[in-house]
Amino acid sequence: MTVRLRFAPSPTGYLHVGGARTALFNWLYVRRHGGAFILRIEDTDVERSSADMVTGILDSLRWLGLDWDEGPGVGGPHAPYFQSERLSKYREAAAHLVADGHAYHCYCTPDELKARREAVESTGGAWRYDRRCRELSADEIARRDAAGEAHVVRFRVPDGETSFDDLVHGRITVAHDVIEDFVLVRSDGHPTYQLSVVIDDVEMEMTHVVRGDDHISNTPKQILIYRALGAPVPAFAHVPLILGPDKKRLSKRHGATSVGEYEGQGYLPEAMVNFLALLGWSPGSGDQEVFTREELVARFTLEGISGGNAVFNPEKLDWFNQQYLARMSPDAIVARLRPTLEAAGLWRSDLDSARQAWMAQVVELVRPRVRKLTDFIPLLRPFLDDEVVRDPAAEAKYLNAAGVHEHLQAWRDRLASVEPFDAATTEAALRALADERGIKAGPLIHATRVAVTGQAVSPGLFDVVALVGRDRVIARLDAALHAAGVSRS
RNA sequence: GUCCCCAUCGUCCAGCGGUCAGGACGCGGCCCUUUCAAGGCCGAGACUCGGGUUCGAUUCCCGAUGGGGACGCCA
Repeated sequence: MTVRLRFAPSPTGYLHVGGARTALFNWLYVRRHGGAFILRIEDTDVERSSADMVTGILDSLRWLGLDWDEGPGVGGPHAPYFQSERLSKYREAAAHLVADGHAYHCYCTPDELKARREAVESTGGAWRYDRRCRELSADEIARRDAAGEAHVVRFRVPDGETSFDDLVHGRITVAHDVIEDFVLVRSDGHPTYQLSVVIDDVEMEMTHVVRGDDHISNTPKQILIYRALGAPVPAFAHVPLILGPDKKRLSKRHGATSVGEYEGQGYLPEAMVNFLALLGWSPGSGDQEVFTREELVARFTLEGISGGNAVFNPEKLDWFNQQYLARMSPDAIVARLRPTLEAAGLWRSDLDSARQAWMAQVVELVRPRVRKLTDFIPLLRPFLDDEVVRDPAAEAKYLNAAGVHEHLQAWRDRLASVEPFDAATTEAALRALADERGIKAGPLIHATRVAVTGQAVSPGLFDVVALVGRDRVIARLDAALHAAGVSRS
């Protein structure tokens, strides 16, 4: 039997890292076993759902490379894949459950329920629906329906207990007396999550349900529905939640939580996938941490998911991103960088054509100093912009240090004739000049760095000088000397 | 409050009765060095507690404690 798993987000917000990891685990399992990955949009809550959020979630999933075999955009044998377009199925199923005695109409209003709940809780008791409408006579039901009284449909929870073998937690048993007669259909006719999720998972022939830990307590309720329907129960795997540094459920106040934000900050999707895969999951033995997508697919097992919640560690994400950047070809990095450079106004049309080789060298040079794509911007600026803006503090400390101007002027003149103008030769020239003048090379190097890059820190100076090129280096030295009030010799 | 889940370095994991308790991120030091990174080497750092079971428990069982989740006409 081929496995069928699904990711079923509710479009009430962007795809957050927790959802992304759940989707990833589903996807990895499907790709590992050659099954089908279904994407279903759970938008039965009309109030909170929006089409924009659907688009955003789909974009994030695509960015991560988690492609689906059935669902929005690709269709499939069980279309539609939006719950809002499947309402009649739920209504029909609910009617059957009522007819079979597995569910019943409840006429209690929200206000009445609230009052009764508060009364019970004020005495310290635990409230569960008091089943007031559970045994209404057929006559009374007919009368109240005829009178047009609003009602919900509640599931008739039987006595006993329900157990299931969770693929990450093992056997979980829940006594039915802690489960209330939950609502299947709201008074406006819309199904609740409990109903729609089961109906769709049955109809879409899901073999496994891999979802967040927060659904563990829903599972017995849903199994009860499967049984009432006479439908086969899928295997369940509940993956632990992702927490913030304070061990609280990851949320906005912990910083970036949506996949889109990470994309915008310059993270690579492959790094995000690798990081998320290893957050709460382990391939078992071995010290390997960096895995290609194919390796993850080949090694993924649900049993490898740990039972406890995991704290999100942004530093490690950074490290993964750096690892991927280090393994990529400079040309590939330039391609990924293009939108970022364009946004910063630093893209030049010849960077991937006439100056491709040069650009590759520049990227190679700054790469070890970068963790995210956006980190490239300040480092690349001295190479891509003709003018540099000097950092005042760096200027004061190195460029205007005592006695530096005179040496810098001589160095500028020496550079004009150095041949070839490469890192090794310019370095030899600077050191020779320093020797001749009886000074240390350091101050001259630092002053040159500030003049050429505007910054106190940069990659190896002579590599920078060689790649910025003779004309621009000399122009920047002149500009720096001029700004310092040194007249041209 | 009730029910459920979880428990190894600060964090993420390995361990599945006998290990010097291993790796990674982060942190500290050294090397390299013109700065900053990167890289190499070294280091600090954990089995929550109490009972059992056993020749022997980090590992199995029970309890406590701690953390998390769920208790909606949200999903």
